Parts: sequence; structure tokens; C-alpha cells
Amino acid sequence: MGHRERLLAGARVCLYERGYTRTTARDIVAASDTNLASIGYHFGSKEALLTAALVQAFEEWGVEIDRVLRDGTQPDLMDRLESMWTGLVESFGSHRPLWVAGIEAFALAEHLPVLREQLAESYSRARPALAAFVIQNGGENVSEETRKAVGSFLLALMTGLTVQRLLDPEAAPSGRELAAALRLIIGAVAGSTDD
Amino acid sequence: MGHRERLLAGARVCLYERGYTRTTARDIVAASDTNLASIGYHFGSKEALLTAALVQAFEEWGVEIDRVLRDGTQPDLMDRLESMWTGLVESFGSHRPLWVAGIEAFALAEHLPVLREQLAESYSRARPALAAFVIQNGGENVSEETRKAVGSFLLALMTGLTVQRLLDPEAAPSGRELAAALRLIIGAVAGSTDD
DNA sequence: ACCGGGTCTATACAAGCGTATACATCCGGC
DNA sequence: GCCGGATGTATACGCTTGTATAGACCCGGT
Repeated sequence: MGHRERLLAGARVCLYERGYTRTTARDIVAASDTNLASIGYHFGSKEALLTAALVQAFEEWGVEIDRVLRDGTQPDLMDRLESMWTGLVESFGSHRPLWVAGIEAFALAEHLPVLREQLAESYSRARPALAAFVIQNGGENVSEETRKAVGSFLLALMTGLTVQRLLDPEAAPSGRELAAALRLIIGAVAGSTDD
Repeated sequence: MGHRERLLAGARVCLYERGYTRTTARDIVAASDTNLASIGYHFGSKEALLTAALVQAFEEWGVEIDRVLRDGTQPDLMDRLESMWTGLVESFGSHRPLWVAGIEAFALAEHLPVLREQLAESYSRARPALAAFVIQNGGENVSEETRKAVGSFLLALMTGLTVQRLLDPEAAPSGRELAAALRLIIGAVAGSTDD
């Protein structure tokens, strides 16, 4: 394995352990068993290396999400949603650094246009995938816009769930609780329009 | 106005313009028309000053959210939700730096326990407020747990919406679209359980 | 055998960082 | 009028940072 790969791997380790902004060039060197100069040689700058590593991490994050989504095969939509949310919570437990890195990436995006485009594109791909989760079949008459909106809705829920898990795992909702909340909201909407 | 206040104000400006991690002690001094030494004198360290400023910013963020929530007075729940989401989108447009700082705070929380507690507490206060938005009256028989879950649900939606706005304002959903998505999901749940 | 491009590495450098020091200034109490 | 604590400030220190440099090494082609 050349130093290029070793650097990328080391950078990802640092990303998970220390976060983007806290990692120094020397941290990466220590984690990858290489040397300072190889960063410049292979990537031009520490920033470029770290961004490449973050993009890699984000792709891995996408794979993880796909994995979670594939588990939801229940015929009943409500059950499917609940198991998806539960799956997310479990994934967050077992792959915490990955999710944390994802959140840090959101903040970094504001000042790193390259990264922002990457993330925006990932989100654009995620929306239809999530929408399909709800509109499984028989939804041919659903407009493209509504489809996108459903994807956005579930995506937002997912991101927000992640943040709550990050800040306070005790207070953050479980998949079951989110499902209960949705059920209550559905009931409340029905009740409200009836009155 | 003493230098203590000037430093806090300057630090907040930097927080909005440059972000937490990119701001240097000298940036704050330049933005507050003070001097390097005053940071140490009044706050002990740059980190302490910046954290204090971030906490202040987050409180302001809470005030902004309250403002948005107070606007939703429609009797119909669906209308109320839609206007709330539209309000959030508008607020994000006019107070973007504030929201961006909020997101950066999430990422920072992972490595700054003090900040994390602060944010976790803000979230804990936000949940009942948001839940009350849905369960306006007649919800006396709703369990405390479900109430919290509804708050978590709406909070997650809000956070996720913010992130999408940050990454890609074009692709991010509008309040109207979110409402449409919820309507579709409600319909789909009904259809699914019927089949 | 040797050339040459690709790769690796020890080291030096300048810039920027946060903070401590030592001194100036202010201002109310006496 | 002056003392003393609180506040403000110029400056320098030690350190860490990212990157550039200059040369060593490896290895297939000729």
C-alpha cells in the first residue's frame, strides 16, 4: 500500500477521532505512519487531503444509509417507517463517529464550496431513495414535486434525529417514539379538520 | 461599553462571519476594537470567550424560534404546521448566519462538553414548546412520553430542514412542500393499513 | 551499467497562533 | 490630592502550524 492510500486512511481515522478542524498535518502523519512531506507530494495540501478523506467518509455514510433502508421490507408503511427509524438509531450507536463526521461536514460546507456541492449532491440522490420508501407502488400518479417533497421530509427527519442523538442520546427519541409521534400527528390532523 | 461587552459582541460577529474554528484571537480584537490582552483579562482564554459568544448566539437563536412559533395561530393544524415551516424558511433567509452558527454548534458539541450540555438543555426546552404546537387543547389524555416524542419529531424536522437549506437552498423544500409531503404520508399510511 | 521518473523523507522555515508579562490609565473613596 | 484596585494595552515569548526544499531511494527500460 503506497503512502497515498495510507494518508487517506490515516486522515479518516483522525476525522473520526479528532474531527476535521482539530486534526493537524502531524496527526495524520502519526496515524498513517508516513511523513510530513508526503502530504504535499500526494495531495498538495493538508486541506485537500482532509477534504478527500471527508468525501470518502461521506460516501461510506451513504452506503450505511442504504443498508439501513434495505432492511425495511414490511408491507405496512407505518411498520416500515418505524423499523427504518429504529435502524437509524442502531446505526448511530454502532457507527457514531461516521454520523458525527457527517454533521461536522454540514458545518464545514458553509466555508468549503467543494464539500458543499458534494453533500448537496448526496442529498439529491437520497431524496428519491427515501421517497420510494413511502411510495412503494401504486404511486404512479404522484407528481415529481410531491415525490421530492416526501424525500425531503424523511431526509430532514433523519438528519434531525441524528443531531438529537449526538447532543443527548438519553433525550433523543427512539424509532418507536417517532412512529408514535407520527401516529398522534395523523390523528390530530384528522381531528382538526373535522372540527 | 466596557471591553468585556465589546469582546463578546465582536466574537459574535466573527462567529457569524468566519465561524467558530476559523476565528482567531486577533480577529476578535479587530472586530471589537480592543486589544489582545483584554481577552485573557476578561475571559481567561480565547476559547472561553468564543464559547460564551456561541452560547449567547444560541440563546438568540432560541428567541428567533419562539418568534416563528408564535405566528402559527391558525385553527387548522395542517395550516398551522405549514405556516410554521414557512416561517422557518423565511427566518433562515433573513437570519442565515444565526442558523449556520447553530449547525456549527452541533458539530462543536462533540468536543466541547459545556456547549453540548447547553444545547441539550435548549433542545429539552424546545420539545414541549413544539409539542404544544400540535396538541393545542383537548390533549389532556396524551401521555408525557408521547408528548415528548411529538416535540422530538417536529424538532428533528426543523433541524433537518435547516441543514437542507444550508446545503442547497434550491433543492430544499418549502413550507408548502413539507405540508404536501405530510399529507401524502398520511394518505399512504391510511391506504397501507387498509390494504 | 546506468539513466530517469516516480516516490519517499529529514529538515528547515516563516507565519500565525494563544497567552503571559509588565506597565499605563482610569476613577471612586477618603 | 492621593491611594488602590479595577481595567486597559503594548509587546514579546514559546509553540505549533502548514509547506517548501533538497536530496535519497527504488526500479523498470535500454
